[in-house]
Amino acid sequence: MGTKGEGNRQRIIEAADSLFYRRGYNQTSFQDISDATGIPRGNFYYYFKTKDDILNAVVDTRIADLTLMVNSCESATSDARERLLMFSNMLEHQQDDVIQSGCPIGSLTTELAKDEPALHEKSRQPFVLLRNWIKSQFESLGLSNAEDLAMDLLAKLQGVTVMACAFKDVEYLKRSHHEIKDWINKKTLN
Amino acid sequence: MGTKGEGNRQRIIEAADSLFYRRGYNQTSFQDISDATGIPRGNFYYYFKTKDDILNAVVDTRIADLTLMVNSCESATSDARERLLMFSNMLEHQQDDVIQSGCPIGSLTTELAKDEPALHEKSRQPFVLLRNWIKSQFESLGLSNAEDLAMDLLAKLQGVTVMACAFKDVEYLKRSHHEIKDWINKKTLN
DNA sequence: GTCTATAGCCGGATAGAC
DNA sequence: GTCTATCCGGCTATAGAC
Repeated sequence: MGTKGEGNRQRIIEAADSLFYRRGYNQTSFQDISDATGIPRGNFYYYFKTKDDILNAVVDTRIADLTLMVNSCESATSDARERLLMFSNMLEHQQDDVIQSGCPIGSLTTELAKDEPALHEKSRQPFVLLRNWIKSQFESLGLSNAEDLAMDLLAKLQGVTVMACAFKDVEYLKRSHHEIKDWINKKTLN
Repeated sequence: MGTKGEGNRQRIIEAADSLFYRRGYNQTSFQDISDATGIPRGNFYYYFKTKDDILNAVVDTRIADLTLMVNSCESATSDARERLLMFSNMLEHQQDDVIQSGCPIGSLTTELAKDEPALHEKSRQPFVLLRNWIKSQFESLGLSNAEDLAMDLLAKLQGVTVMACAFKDVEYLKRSHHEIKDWINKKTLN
């Protein structure tokens, strides 16, 4: 229950979050996290039972961050169309990281699809959150096929991310993000 | 130059191809390939200098297979629209593998984007082949933005693959493939 | 060409001093 | 709570017998 321990726990999660994104889950070792934080390897087991537990904590904080992100869209405007455009704009700010490492959610889910089912299911949770939020935005605009549209939007974002990262093409990424916003407008206007 | 050795070399490549797809490159060990082929681990170094060399050979055979695939589309019809639809149909036949392990090209490229640049560049080559072939199909139909359309088609395919694998949803995958064929028709008719 | 044995390193996880 | 030392196993790669 000490405050000191919780601070270290948070630092481990933040370093693991970044490394899982930039290097992948399986390619990140305890030594890597130790180097990034200055916390000795053996100490990790005071905060987490296994490496899988670190992944669970990382995904939980990603979900918390995404919740803050969509809540800030909710606070900004009552127009669901503007919320979706605002959400897309937020993603555009991560374009340099996307070119280098892909989508944090998509690449982790793709990696862990080849691993144990429990890890894969955990990695899918951020997608579930986003699908439900986007769905509720389309619903509030009176669109009947809101869930299909939510999957379409996520698929568009994932598709351009995979190709932009594969070809290391930031201009393609920018152009495609504009087309996605055009698509949002087309689906939600009138 | 013996014929026996070349047979073993081919068996190693085929087993590695399947394992790199189902488990990932970094998660596939020489022991895994040995178990799958019955060829002892130490023997691999007679055929390949390093594990990276096996990856290079695997990607080369994937490129050869894709070349056969697009050539069979070229042979079947002189209508580029029909060729693109035929290509999409061929991808649909791999839907069960896609749900389990994603796209062989996309998931490998996403994984190796977080690895050494040389491996990532090699893994991108199948995408280059497909982009150029799709581009030439759109060009032969007189479309001026053929390269953009080729990237759009590949992005659509990658996007639905990532989401279908993430959610393990084969019905979504089928529906989305039909929508992609509708899009091809929309872009290429009249 | 084929196979065994093993080097040398690094991984996750543990024990126990402080 | 913090840190060191270490176990045990798996990894790529090599050496060398046959």
